[in-house]
Amino acid sequence: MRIKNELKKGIDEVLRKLHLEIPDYSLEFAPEEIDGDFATNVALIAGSRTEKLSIEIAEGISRALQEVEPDTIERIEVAKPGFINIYIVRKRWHRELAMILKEGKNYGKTNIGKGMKILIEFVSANPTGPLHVGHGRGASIGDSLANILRETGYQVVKEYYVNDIGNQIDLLEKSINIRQKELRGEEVSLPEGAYRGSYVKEIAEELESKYGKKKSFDCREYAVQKILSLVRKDLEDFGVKFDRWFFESTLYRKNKVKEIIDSLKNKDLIYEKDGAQWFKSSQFGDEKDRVVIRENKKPTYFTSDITYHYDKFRRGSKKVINIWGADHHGYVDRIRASLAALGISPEDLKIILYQLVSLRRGGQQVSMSTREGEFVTLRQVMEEVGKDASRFFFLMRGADSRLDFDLELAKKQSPENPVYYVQYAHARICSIFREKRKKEYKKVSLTERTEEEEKESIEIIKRLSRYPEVVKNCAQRYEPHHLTGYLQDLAKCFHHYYDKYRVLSGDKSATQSRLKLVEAIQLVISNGLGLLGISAPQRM
RNA sequence: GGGCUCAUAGCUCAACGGAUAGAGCACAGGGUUGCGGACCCUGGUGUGAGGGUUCGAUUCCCUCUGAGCCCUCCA
Repeated sequence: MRIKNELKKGIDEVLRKLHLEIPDYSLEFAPEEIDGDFATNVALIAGSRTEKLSIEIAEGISRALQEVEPDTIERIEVAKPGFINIYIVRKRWHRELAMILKEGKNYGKTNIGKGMKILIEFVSANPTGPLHVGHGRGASIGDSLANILRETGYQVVKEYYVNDIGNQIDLLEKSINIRQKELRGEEVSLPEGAYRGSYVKEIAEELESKYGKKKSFDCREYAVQKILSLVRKDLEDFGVKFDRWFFESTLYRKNKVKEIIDSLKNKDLIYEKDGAQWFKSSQFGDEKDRVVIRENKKPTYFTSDITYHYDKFRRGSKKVINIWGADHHGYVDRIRASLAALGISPEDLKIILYQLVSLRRGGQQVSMSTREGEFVTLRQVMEEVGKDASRFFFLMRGADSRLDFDLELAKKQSPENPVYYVQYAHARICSIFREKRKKEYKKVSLTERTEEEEKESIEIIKRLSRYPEVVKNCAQRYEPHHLTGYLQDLAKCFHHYYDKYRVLSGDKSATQSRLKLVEAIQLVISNGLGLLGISAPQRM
């Protein structure tokens, strides 16, 4: 990272000297087939903008760069179309390793966010039943992303939006009431769409035993609080803690919804049709106008949502991130439209849509609807495959690819699950240090560092030095899954190294440098897993 | 019918417009007088189809095919 910044500066200086202006060139770690350290396409871009050949420009830049950075650059080669491959002096990599160790837990932190306020809202499942697997995906992505954004210098608030009013709550109440009647021995039948889960019966039983036929309690309030406490517990056990639980009902209590409607009316963006009030969202890129006040005078869910999103920005967030299941995608345009109408730049709202998780149990598709009785909860998955494995699993793939979660398979694969592979690397390193403390470890003789080992060590240091950039990349692209891939790769390098070279050996200086290397690996794995909300165990 | 998303190895998935497209699983073989064998090594197949943009495309644009989802005065 530091080396890269240094090189970047060097290249910029060279470009100035050569009177070239190339703002958007790339400087990358060289691909593995090339044995250089860094590669840049700056000459290729320059070539496409002038008459000169890229190769010639590359030669020129190389010569100048070598003069500017003699202490860092070992040599430079120009390759085929015009790539410049840069080789770094070895000493510089060793210094990098020392700096990684010095930074310790802070290694990976950057300040690209500069304290910018970000509000990230996720899960936000209706309080009408327990969380299911799909929510687990949203929870994993949201929570890790929040960690990553904090690590890169943003000021992040994690929020859960609770839809504690509306038709689905009415339906919940009805479902409970029906179960209560059933408990009193009445003949009942569940209407279409009623909640059928066993928790409905449980709540009905609790209400019956506590209050009986007394009408003094508020069934809705009780049920929502009850279910919410279960949701909270599930999330807590999943390692997810929200900074704020925002209740939809408060928008009405504080009259905020009315304010928004009035504000839109003042802008002449509301009209009446078929007895309802419509918002002219099509003026702001939505495919058609939307109802905000129904014929029965009640606001729609959308109306609450406009108010809620406006409120998020009004509270000072410069950027708002929503994590939604992909089935809500039709909703994106209208929310953006409403923000635009209220004078907020729609680009400041980032909506991450994750494709739904389809569940299988032994080849059989399992229904995911909360309204059907039978569905697999997040808790069940956690109990079957563990918190760490589930989170890693959810974070391994990009949000926009579908996720097939076969419970049988997840269970069966659990020992080979990649998370164990990464955690095992960490535990192994811890074990080395435990062994070292014993002082009586078996000293093995044939173990001086060879040229080959030196080369492989530097390859590992290069990977370690990429870590802050990986985190940064995840933050800028809002994609935590790059980190899981990075950690798997790093763990692989470690296991390979461990297998080949004995760390604790008879050779003191060899032992010293190997210990430094594995300590740095341990540090990066631990920091990285931390951002994913996954534990880095000392023992397994 | 319209819209959103996706299509990469036998399977599940990676790859800021970059060089010879990578991992894991599965399959087959092999490996430790040693700090944890939950490990390591060796095997091979490829971007759904067709155009375009350019030094260069899995990535961007268009057409087609196929899959999932959404098209409520539900949330």
